Amino acid sequence: MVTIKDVARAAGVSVATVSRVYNSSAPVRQDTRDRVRAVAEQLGYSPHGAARSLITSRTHTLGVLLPDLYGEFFSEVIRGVDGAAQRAGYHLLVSSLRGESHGLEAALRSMRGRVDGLIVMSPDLDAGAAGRSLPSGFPVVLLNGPPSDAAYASLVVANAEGAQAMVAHLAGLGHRRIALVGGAARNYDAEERRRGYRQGLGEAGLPWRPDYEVAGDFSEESGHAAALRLLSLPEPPTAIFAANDCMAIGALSACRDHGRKVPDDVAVAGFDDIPMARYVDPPLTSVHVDISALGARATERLLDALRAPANRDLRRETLPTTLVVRRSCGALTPTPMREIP
Amino acid sequence: MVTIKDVARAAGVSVATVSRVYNSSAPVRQDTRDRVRAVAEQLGYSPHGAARSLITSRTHTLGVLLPDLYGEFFSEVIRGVDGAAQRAGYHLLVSSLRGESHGLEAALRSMRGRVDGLIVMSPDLDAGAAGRSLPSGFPVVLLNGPPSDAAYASLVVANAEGAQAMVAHLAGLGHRRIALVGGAARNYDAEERRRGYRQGLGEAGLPWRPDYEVAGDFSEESGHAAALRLLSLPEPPTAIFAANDCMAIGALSACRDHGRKVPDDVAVAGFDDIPMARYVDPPLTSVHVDISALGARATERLLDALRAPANRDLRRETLPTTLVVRRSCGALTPTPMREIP
DNA sequence: CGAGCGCATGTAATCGTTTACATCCTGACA
DNA sequence: TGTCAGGATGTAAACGATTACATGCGCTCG
Repeated sequence: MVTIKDVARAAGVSVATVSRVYNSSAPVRQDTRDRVRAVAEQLGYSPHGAARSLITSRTHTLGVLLPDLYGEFFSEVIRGVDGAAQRAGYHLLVSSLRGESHGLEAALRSMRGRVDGLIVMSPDLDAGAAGRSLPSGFPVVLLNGPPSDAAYASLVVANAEGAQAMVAHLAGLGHRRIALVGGAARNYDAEERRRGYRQGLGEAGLPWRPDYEVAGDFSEESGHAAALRLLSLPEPPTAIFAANDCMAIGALSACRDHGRKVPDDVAVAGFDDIPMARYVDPPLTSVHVDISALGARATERLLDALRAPANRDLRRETLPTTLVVRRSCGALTPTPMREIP
Repeated sequence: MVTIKDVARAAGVSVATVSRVYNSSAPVRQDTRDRVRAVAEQLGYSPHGAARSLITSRTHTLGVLLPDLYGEFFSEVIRGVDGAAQRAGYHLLVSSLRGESHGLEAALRSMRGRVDGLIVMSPDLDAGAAGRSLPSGFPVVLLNGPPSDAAYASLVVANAEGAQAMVAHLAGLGHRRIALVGGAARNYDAEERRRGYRQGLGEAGLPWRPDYEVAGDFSEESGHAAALRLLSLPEPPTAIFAANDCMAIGALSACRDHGRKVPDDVAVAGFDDIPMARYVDPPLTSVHVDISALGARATERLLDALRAPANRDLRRETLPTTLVVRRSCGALTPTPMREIP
């Protein structure tokens, strides 16, 4: 491996000069600069990241900790983060937790000295304790986490507001029996969406019924099963609102299996508006969340914190959601028109 | 930041002893070992990665270079890689190329000294030149790349064989007018799948027709547009085979828009078998590729190369694909409950 | 013409580890 | 009792960069 010394020797200068050429940290005469560059090029030199970060204590790397790497949601988050990081010349150290509870602490530890800051997505409600394993004052941005006492910058999507808007929309279409397929247990997003659902019912003057709130775990299978249970009730709902799109898609196939037409017999709606949502049949009404923007915004806040460690911005920022109405809720009917009052 | 020195001082030992406790590189008496561990724990010490890798010249990090981070395909690859890497105690430095052609070289350079090895996914046909920017003998595993003269370990999926099997299946169902929606231009996977398609036609004794081969770019939009074009032909195909699932899903919605029933009027099939494939309506017949296994296998080969740099295994390995028949091709008629998962 | 300034460059300390080598100590054995 | 083996520990030199400080040189200006 060719080092800065090799380049210095070959170019007939000192290592300091080579370093200065690469960092523009001090003026270097044009001709020496050219000579160094040429020699470096020819030798195939590029500075050694570890050595660099040892002395500068900057790694130019951001850590990204995700609960899992499954599905479009996470690939979108990473995409957003990667874009913003790349623009700023930062690398990404990605890791998933895969359910290990002590994993968060272990992962945080093993990243020490490897990253300048962290983006942590921990929707798990009791993950707050994890913060202790990183030095206080370490730049961190929390994604979709519960409001914690710990003083971290955090970013959440407007879960409750989105869910509430969806219920209002369904109620506005005349639905009076609106059911919820809930998200994973002990998941902050899931709880907030449920809260929004209940609040929406209240504002529409609809009663909350325990049998209309069934549990899911964000997977298609669970959405399928939950919808089947709802449709088999003595008084089945006329609208099914799933806490994410995967479950909504599961619900759609459950409706088919159960012989119910969507949206004629029953309306279905989801949450997240993943790219696939518009391609299922019927296209899925959902609450749009700009996931990659979420990742990008988190990255920007982290980079801000790195640039100006002094004035730390620890606010909790909420990303708005928007209602996307497609055919699955019956608001827009296909060519054979069928009005809903 | 607490360093090894602080721990050594607080525990009343030398830095060497602390280091030995952490690396088990030499025997340390049980009681000193315990004392060091306790002190370290209490001080919140964990070894500094950069310093460590500077002296050992091992980073315990793998670089993953992907053309883009969009869609389920890439999230699955990363998931597979992450799983295998985590099991071996390795970190992941992920980066996308986002289309910059010189990006590959730049990315490779900027990863020097930060990773022990690389997994590079470069389906671009003329990316072969990139190899020059990394020191020869550097451990690399190529994913889904064209067979290159460069001596790299590589991994591909059985694109041509899968496509051929799909065409054979469709022909076996009686289809004689089978069209292809091709993948992105200058993409190796796309070319191989096209080759398999043509070969399949030949073996089934069907003529190759230029108007039945329309270009796409792997996106839903392009699949939608391509299918519309096919359906508007004077003699439209009875089966549409898209070079990936996203385009197939686009084709499904195009068929709906065009008033053609799938699979009664036209059969549709895809490639990749992404998780969503079984949830669209009708469920999509596809060529199954175990994408996360692809990532995991690539990682294992890379780790092998790291463990035994001497006997380098530079073979080109092909991952088999399997045909997954669902309703969209008409092989399984209505009875909706009876799908192949 | 000499003082002094500032540009270009070199020298060497430093970052936090690992590890070869040196040292010390304890106990077994002749 | 002296020797020696070998386990436990310490000392200090790397690793490859950055950077404060020192140095040398050509100018300008009083």
